[in-house]
Amino acid sequence: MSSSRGDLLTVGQLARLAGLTTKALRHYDRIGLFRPALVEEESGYRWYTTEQVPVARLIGRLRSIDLPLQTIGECLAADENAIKQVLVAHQRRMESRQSRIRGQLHELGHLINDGLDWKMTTPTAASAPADEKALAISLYNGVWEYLGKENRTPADDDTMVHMAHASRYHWGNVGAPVNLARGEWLCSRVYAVLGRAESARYHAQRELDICRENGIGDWDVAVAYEALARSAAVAGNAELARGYTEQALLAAEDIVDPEDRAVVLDDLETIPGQPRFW
Amino acid sequence: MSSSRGDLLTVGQLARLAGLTTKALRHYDRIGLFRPALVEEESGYRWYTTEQVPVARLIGRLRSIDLPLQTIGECLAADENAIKQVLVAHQRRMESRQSRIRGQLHELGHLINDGLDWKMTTPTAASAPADEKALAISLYNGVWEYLGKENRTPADDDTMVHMAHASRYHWGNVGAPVNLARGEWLCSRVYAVLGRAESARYHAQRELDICRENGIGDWDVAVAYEALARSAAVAGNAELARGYTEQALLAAEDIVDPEDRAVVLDDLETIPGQPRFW
DNA sequence: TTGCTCCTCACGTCACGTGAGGTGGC
DNA sequence: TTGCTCCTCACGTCACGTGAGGTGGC
Repeated sequence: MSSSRGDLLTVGQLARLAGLTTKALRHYDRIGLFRPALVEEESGYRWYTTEQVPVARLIGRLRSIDLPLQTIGECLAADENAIKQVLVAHQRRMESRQSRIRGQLHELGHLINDGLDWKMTTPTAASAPADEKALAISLYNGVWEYLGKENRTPADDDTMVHMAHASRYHWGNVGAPVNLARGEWLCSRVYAVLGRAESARYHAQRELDICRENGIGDWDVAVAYEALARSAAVAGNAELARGYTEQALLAAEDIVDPEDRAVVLDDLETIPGQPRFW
Repeated sequence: MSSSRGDLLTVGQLARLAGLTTKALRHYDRIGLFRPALVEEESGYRWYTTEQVPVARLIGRLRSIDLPLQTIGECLAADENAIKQVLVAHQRRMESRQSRIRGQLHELGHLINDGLDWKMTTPTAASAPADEKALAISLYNGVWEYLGKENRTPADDDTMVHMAHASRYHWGNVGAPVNLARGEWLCSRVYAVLGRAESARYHAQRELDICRENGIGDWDVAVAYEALARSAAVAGNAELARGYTEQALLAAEDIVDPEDRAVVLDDLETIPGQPRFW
């Protein structure tokens, strides 16, 4: 009698149709994200309509890209445009996550190759550096930690910008030209991530200039073009971005160390918009 | 009187020196991962020796690559070789994670471009496909989900292999040559991830052959070389891998759609060992 | 009777972070 | 007295998964 209800579906049936688990569906009910059309008073059985199937599927699809349930709830009640904004914001989160994992895999590569020497000097951003060079390095790494952070507040963004400049500043006191170039590169990257195209372009160009003036080649020139391409992409100039990317690829061919080369090629793929959306 | 203890350090002091938080250090104490050298009976104050600083730093460094505390505990008590194994295993986990995020970002790109059409037919792996073509697609996507899974059991690995072949089989019934080629490619990728170089090579070659026989070019030829490169890398033949990678890069230049091209270049960078470790 | 689905708690996961509420020495 | 550090609970996080214990119809 309660086992069949016309064209209503039980949790299990909906779960199968939508590619979800019954546990998940009950959870969505509990938190009020997605409720059955009808709940049987006596038994507590949940009954869903067939029109609810696509909604359940949509939820599953959004979960498969790791969109939080909270956010999914907002999407279900929003219009096209608001949803797009949510998705773009989520994309940024996922890009941070990717950037973080990328860095971790590099670290892992080093650890596996070199073994973990018990007396590493690698300072974490929080620790007090012994001298100015260590400070510059520590700040440099600190910026990368911010870049890999998922929910940066505006204050975080500010800190990150200033930290990048601080690193470049201290390299200015104790570093070789190549360090200055990389400091500029870091600044450019930070501005690109924050969508400040003009500053990104400026520091990318500075990096390239420093390389030229000091006969620096190889890796640094390649990433200078990468930074230029990125800034162009951020500015919305796809054509220019494409051109710089080509130059970056060309320059990358001169990189001797295959590991370094891989880093650059890898990085080129993270330029937003350009390959994926235009 | 209890505020200073010769060269012993308080939690706060150690935290600063090691780049950790006091909360974390207390947590490590609680779970028995890393205990203070001395705990004051009356006040409960924790006191650490200076020799404990590098250990705390090591823990911080391993946490920064997301190694679980459980595993870190095992590392602290293990020798060089065992640690290396642990790190390599972790590397695999991180690569799965990376692969998963990569896929999610692609999905996101689609969702943002196309909007989320309310009546999507995209079936999740678990849902029942309507016809054999849908089945082949569903299996294909299912394999990618397995590839993005972090803790695959041996049974998972088996399922993944068979699923890849099943996808290829069903494409054999309902697909065009290009689908067969991609089915072969998927099989090759699965074998490569599982370290079965010879099978990976076999299916990569099959893919290339199918492309040649049917005048298929563009994307599929590029990824065929990518698969060959990957299988060579898995086999430990760095030189061969390098050669195939070059061919893949060359072939990638012919790919018209920049998005597709980006996918291939992106994928080339995930070939293990080759760029990062040799 | 066995199997299958459905139900509701309650607890676990992972690595801490966040207070609340209180102490002790400068 | 104010500030700073230290302490111990207890609870929250995120999206469910995992039982335990029980029901109801074929």
